Amino acid sequence: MSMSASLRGRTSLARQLAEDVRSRIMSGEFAPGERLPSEADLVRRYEVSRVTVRTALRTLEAQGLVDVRHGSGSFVSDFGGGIRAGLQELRSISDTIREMGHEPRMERHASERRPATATETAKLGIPVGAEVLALERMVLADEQVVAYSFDVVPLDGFPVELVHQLGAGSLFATLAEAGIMPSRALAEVHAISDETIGWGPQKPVPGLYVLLDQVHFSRRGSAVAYSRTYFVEGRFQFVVLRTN
Amino acid sequence: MSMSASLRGRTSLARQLAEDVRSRIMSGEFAPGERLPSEADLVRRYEVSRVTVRTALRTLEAQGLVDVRHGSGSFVSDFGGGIRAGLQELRSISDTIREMGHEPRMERHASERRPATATETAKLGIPVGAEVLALERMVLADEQVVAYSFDVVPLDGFPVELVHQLGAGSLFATLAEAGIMPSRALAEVHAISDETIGWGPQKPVPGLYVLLDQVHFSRRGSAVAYSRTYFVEGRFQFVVLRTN
DNA sequence: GAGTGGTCTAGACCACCCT
DNA sequence: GGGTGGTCTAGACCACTCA
Repeated sequence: MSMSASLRGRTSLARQLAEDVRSRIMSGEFAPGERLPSEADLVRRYEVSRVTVRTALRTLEAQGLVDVRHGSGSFVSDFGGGIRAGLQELRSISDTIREMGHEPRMERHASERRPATATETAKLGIPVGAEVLALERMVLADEQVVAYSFDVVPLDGFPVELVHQLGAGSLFATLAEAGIMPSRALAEVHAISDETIGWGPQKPVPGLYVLLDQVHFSRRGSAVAYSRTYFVEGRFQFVVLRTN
Repeated sequence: MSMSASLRGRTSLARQLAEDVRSRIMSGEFAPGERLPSEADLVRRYEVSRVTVRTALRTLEAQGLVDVRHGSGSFVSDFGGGIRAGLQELRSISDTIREMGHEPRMERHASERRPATATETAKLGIPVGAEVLALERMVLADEQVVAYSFDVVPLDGFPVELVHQLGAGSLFATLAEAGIMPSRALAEVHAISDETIGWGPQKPVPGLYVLLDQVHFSRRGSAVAYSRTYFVEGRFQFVVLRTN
């Protein structure tokens, strides 16, 4: 397909196409409300099959970026310039922030090796007392706090030389390096009001958060991490396409 | 395809297949943890293409019923069976409550015909000043408040004889009767702390809610309702399967 | 009626898991 | 190596929207 070489790799054509269209939307090449090229056009332009085009459009639709209308075309959704993430799409927070045109940064606040708690053994399906690495991190976009994250990674079988790197940057990136890329996560969504969560000069007042309480699984079905991420209400926009 | 005639109709083959497999899972024909027939098997059994089979499997996976593993097969999820309100699954609140084994009840608090506000015209894509029916309702499960819902339905083209019925029971049911069954909704998820939301003797203190701010669309892509539903934190469990 | 998205097919090749 | 899912193609027909 005729897009920049940097996009090539082992990511699927559909994903590459979605990324490309998304970046064009972000850059303003396709403005909100505007109609995107038809599926047939996209087939010709990118030299892919229509199935691939449709897969990409469905991804963008699930992210709330485009609105596909039968018989009319696909239109760029009008959304507030905030960070908009499709809830059902699993990706690193860093990547999501970067894709929305902001600069992500992770700041590690605490890091501790300790036995897993009862909750953690249950969520992760590991033996009682198994060793885990517990992290407390702050997530920033353009130096503004967008979330506080509390992550727990089982250390059994985890490469020793990579342990210190956990939480230094993107957790996903380190997990991927260790060969256990999360491919699925089961998340619970909660509203939390708690002044004791968070830290730093930008600590939000009042402490109102959308909590994603989630267990990450590898492709083989084993739990690789348990995360509680508190997203500062209003700074991160979660959208879900619900269908029946 | 070779399934019961009652399933035939205007629903897609993929949906019929998904429904069929789901009912077999529910009936216990396929037990949790068990492997489903391979995609190739399903292609032969149901006499459909592999794309159709895969579409159906992806639907079941998104509902958390099936776990598809590359190279191994598709397995019936064993974390299922419990109480789960899949966020990406669009259904009426009443049905969801009933499926969770509780008795739903809707109590209409207010109902007003009025011109749409600026926000509503934008969300619903209707002309400025178009008439809408605005509802304020309380959602109960076993007589306990689980949510407060603020719904707006455009009245242009809506059957006059059904207007009074809107909000009396399930909104979905009335919309379906009017021939405009919501098939998709784009929802934003927020955490809200607001003491002024809600009413009645059970009004929660403090007022902490998970807000689903959503626009419902018909199959044809026209907006049929705009809802802001405030779910009392802790009483309704939202789960999302996230994949990449 | 022309153009758009919605669905479906048959076939191909690749990546992964297991034994 | 054999079976399984992951991705992709080219082509077909249908349903819907809009001028």
